[in-house]
Amino acid sequence: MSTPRPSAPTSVVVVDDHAMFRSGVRAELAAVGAGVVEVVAEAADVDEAVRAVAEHAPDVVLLDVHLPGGGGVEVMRRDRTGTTRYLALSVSDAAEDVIGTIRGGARGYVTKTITGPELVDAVRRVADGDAVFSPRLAGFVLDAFAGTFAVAEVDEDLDRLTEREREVMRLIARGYSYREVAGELFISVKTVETHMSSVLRKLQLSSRHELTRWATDRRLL
Amino acid sequence: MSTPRPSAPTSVVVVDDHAMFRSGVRAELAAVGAGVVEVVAEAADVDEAVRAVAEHAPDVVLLDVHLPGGGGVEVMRRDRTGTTRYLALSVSDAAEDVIGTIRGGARGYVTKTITGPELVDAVRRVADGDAVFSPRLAGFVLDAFAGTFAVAEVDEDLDRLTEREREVMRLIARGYSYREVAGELFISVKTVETHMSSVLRKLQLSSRHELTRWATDRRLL
DNA sequence: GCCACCATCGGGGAACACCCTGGTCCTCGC
DNA sequence: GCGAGGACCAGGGTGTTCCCCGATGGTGGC
Repeated sequence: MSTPRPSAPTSVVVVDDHAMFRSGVRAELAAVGAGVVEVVAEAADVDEAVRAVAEHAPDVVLLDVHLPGGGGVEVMRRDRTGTTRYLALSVSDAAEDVIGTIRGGARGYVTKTITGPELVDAVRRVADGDAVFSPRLAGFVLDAFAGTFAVAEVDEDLDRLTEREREVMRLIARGYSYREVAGELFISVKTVETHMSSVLRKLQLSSRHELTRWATDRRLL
Repeated sequence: MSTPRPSAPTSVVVVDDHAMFRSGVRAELAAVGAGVVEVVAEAADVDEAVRAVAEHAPDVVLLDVHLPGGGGVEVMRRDRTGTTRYLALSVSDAAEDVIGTIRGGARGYVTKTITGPELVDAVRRVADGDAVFSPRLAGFVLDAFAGTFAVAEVDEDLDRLTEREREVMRLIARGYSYREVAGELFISVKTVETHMSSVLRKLQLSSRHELTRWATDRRLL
């Protein structure tokens, strides 16, 4: 499943604002992951974390999501190593935390209910480039990625368009010219212009380019 | 890591257009996963698959990506069970296949180089709601989600643009008019036209609308 | 019957997008 | 030094976009 690493252990920086939790992680990784993972530094806030990452360029950072100084995302944003991988380690299983952290670049997200052996395994897998999630959280990420939601909130604006206006709007947003739309819908170019005029007015847009962006933002293509 | 399931085995539908491969999967799952996973049906194309899923409402569908009748994505699109989870099983490790399939709603994606025991484990984990990827593929999904990539593979086309052309291109793709680009870059509208002409020629596009789509496809915005 | 709304179509015009030709200035490599 | 190519600019042309004005016919409510 993953390549063995007999020689160099995986270097880890532990970032969390609770000292007690950091020692717990350190102790568990030492007990269970001896020779496999090695904690090279700890950090309690964003600035400390950024410095520690820059200094040690660790294989993996165990990153608390709710962190003083900007949150875990800020640490990833200021990472200039290009090689370090991030595994979020959080008490929160809220969808916005999970998704926000993944968007920020984390390669995995596990909750603090994780056991020592599982954590060692997760660190090793993240270091190998694998993605690791607590079972309950994987769904959030994939659902968000599949764009399964983000549908309900659109209709306030879109509702005000008539059927025909929506057809024209979709084609225009895809990059069709007025003439092409006219050919596609078997109507005259002038009619297309009229519909587009209504669409732009109703959506309070001023050009087809804005319409394109509006539509892509709403995943209507 | 995952909840034990002593009683009901995980029901599986195997979808692949190669009969030989289907029997291979069936044999492996029977040998290694006896009592844990159970193949309840097979299908060789999209229509068969949709019928099989509707009839058996399996826990997991092992889904070939390149499938006659619309591809694996089409099967998921026509799924009305709401409970079945999909694990893509493909020879392809191309980023567009992986990402397209995940966008379509699959909860995992493994290549056909997988071994029997690994497949049983993958099926079980997908049934538990976990996400399963071949190590090499996990990166694609997270990178795409984080918007980090679309850098490596683009350059064949993008490289041929000069620095200045790329600047102009980015602004145009965002919906700026020629005049606005000219103002932004402190050059004349005519120069913008010249650059855009080169951009469209080099990218083999014919209008700014196509350029917008080209750029959004590549996440250059 | 009338009014509101929709789909359809037209003329005309201002601004914009796109293409072509042709030009200057600069840098870089041979 | 000379050709190649990039950044810059211009004139002039064609088609597109977007707006203004107008019109007809259909549908549905009151």
